[in-house]
Amino acid sequence: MAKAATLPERERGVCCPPTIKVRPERVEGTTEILKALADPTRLQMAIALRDADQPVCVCDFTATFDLSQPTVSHHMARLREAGLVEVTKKGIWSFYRLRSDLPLGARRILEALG
Amino acid sequence: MAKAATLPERERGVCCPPTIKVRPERVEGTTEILKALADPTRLQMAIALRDADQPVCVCDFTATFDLSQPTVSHHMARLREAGLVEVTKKGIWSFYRLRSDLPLGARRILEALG
DNA sequence: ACAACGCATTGACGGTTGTCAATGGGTATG
DNA sequence: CATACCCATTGACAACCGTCAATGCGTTGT
Repeated sequence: MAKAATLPERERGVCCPPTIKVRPERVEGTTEILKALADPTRLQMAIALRDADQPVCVCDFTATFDLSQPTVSHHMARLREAGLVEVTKKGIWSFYRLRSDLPLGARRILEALG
Repeated sequence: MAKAATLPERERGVCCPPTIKVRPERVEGTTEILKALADPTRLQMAIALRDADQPVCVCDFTATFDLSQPTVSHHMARLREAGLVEVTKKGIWSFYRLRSDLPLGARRILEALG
């Protein structure tokens, strides 16, 4: 991550396209994860799930954030569609936790947060 | 990041709001960074800048991505407004690089990508 | 002076997003 | 059965986002 202090010498009309080393499919996947986390509510939900030692039920999030229940449910659905969390129903409650088979890339991003 | 396999026992009408340990201001800042990175083009731009050993000029990105020049300029502006990159003008060219005084949180997220 | 280049800004457009009210379905309790 | 609770889905709406065409401005070369 070191940067040269000097600026490159350039010639008019000649550009130097940087090499994109990330595979396109990976770009798309990473973007989806970032979009799922790029919301204050979902970010806090994801961090809470990451740090929780037990699955968290939806009513807890509804009690935590000043949002309507459908909105909380909507955010959980987005985290689920992004492949970040999984849900287990027990009685009336829905318990969420981070997916156990979380890809390494997703795990690294989650651990970089907070 | 370990999860208990068993689900908590719950009682109707009683919720257990998880403790949010992240400071609200930090949530907002992190969200802004994630929103800035949650686009395929900007993600690749940021990774390219992170891995570049020299500042990259805008025309290089314009040549790399199949997007109009205003769109590329717009994306660079968003990365700049998020505090991720800084620009130095030299002659006709604008060279971008990661901000030298990047906060630790932003740096950790960037290094978790790709 | 004039033309060419690099880049930012503006305006406009369709698509996406965050939010809520209303509704419905499933599960436990009286 | 009836009620209360938990949760997901739908529909609607304003706000935001990604993109391009057009324009403007500063710099360089002829």
